[in-house]
Amino acid sequence: MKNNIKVQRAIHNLTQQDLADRISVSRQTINALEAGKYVPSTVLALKLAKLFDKTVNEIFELEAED
Amino acid sequence: MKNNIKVQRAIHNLTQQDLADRISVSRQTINALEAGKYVPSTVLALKLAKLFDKTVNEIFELEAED
DNA sequence: CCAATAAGTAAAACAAACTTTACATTTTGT
DNA sequence: ACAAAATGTAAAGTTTGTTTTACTTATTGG
Repeated sequence: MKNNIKVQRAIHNLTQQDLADRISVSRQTINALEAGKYVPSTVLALKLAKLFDKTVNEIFELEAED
Repeated sequence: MKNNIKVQRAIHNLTQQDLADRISVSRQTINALEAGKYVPSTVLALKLAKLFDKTVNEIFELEAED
């Protein structure tokens, strides 16, 4: 699964720390997410989508290996 | 977080086992999801959405306590 | 150039998702 | 009513998300 969190974050001009604070996770979680190191929970995905005013599907996309 | 998986499943006329097989999880995972016992991964949410031809946001919804 | 801020990374610990097995209860079709 | 299928539930175990701490490497602004 891939995501465009880094782009959304740039559009909204937020640091990883800013974003982490907004959705109540650690900065490392944001960093690891952007690096594609793991798959977040659906609650986290919904929170990110809400903050960015996008649907979850606009931010996250399934890949072949999923 | 709440979801309407049970409704979608009814619309598509699938048993919990059918659905579990389609997205490669155990039947208990489907059962627990419908019962709101836990929050699925975003990959699982995307797979469900794809199967039901809906967006993740149409199936899952944040609640106050999230 | 220097200092501050932001980002990358890693390991240990903890919390939560998910599986497996197993059994009980409910629903459905005949 | 009976049998079969579907659903509910639960406990133990494995895997994976997430936090915390900490240190290093970029990037930015003055």
